[in-house]
Amino acid sequence: MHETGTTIIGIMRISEGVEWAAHCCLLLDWMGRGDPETAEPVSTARLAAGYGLPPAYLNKQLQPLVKAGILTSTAGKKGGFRLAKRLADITLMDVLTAIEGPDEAFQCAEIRQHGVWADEPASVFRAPCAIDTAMRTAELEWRRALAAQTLAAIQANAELQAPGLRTQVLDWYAHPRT
Amino acid sequence: MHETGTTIIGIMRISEGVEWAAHCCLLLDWMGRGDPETAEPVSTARLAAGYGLPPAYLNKQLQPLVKAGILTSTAGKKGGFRLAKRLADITLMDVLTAIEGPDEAFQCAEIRQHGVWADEPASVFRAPCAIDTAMRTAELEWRRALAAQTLAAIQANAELQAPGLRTQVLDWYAHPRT
DNA sequence: GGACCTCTACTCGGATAGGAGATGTCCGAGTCTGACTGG
DNA sequence: CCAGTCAGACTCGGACATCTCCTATCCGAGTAGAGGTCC
Repeated sequence: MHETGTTIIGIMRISEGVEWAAHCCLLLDWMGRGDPETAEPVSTARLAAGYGLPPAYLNKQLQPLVKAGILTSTAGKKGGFRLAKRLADITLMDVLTAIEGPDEAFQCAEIRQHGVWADEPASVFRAPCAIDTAMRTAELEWRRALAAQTLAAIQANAELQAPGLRTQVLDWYAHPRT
Repeated sequence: MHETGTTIIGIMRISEGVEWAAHCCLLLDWMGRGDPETAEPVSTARLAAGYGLPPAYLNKQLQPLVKAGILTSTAGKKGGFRLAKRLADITLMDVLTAIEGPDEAFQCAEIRQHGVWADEPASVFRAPCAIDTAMRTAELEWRRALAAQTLAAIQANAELQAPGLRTQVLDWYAHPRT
């Protein structure tokens, strides 16, 4: 019995920046009392402190959200990030697309066009690769489900499961720091 | 107008090995005439030649499929890979799980437990993170759609779109090589 | 002629390099605040 | 007292390292078959 020392295989992973971004949006909404218009900017330092994250890297992760129109950034002494929309108008799909990019996870390399099939007439390849089609279909379901989840709904669930949390967090931020 | 030279953001990508594996399964079924029992092994060299892929790397990519029970490998002079099941019993989900691993794409790091919420009672975290829940829901839809697609169905679609292809490919493999 | 043995050619399997992308850090451009100065 | 000016400190934004993981290659263990040899 020779236990094979096979290394575990790598997994495709979503960047942790997605999780950070989503949490920050929820926190920004709390700190802005639900109204992006009257909300004051929150600096990366304060956001990062709230989750124990490296401030500079969090700043880097939030930048794509600004470009995507989810957040608004303000420079200067009292600058920081604000929500650009209401939570009800932001979906998980928006956040993921902003950070991971618009491309699909499965990229068909059209390997069928090399090797054996290289001599086939071009008309054969007008129809899309059947594997690619199936993958796209599944991925479309995934994106549809992501687009159906707004951050507002997620926040509602969170507050439902931990009712007093919002107030406590705001208190923590209000008091300078122990 | 100072065109910002921002680098494009990275995208989460599914390993190309998934595409290779799926194509090889379809090809193996063709070469085995649809019956895994009577099928003769096909070496990586022949499979790789069919798609213009690096043989050694393709071999490495197919190994997880053997461990997952999708393929069977035979060593020796007339060795190679055979299908371990019928295409109707293999789903895209099986292939993807075999290569990418069983873990989910979104890994919740529970960042809510650091920073502000560190002092919260542990009972608060019994309920799963709302963001994680939403992500899991969406990913479940994706996996469900993948599991609904059998390789047999995909092969049927491919043959429907290019009726004569199967015979031509088998001919290409039958004749030594020009 | 037939059975056995050896030898070779060929296979997969895993260990080993190389490269791209994600992770993490740092410094500069810009700007808002606040105090200072002059009227 | 008030408006204008200026210095300062703090912000984001992007350029610069580090590190993990995917990509790619190579060599060894093992096997099936062919051929030779002996009975």
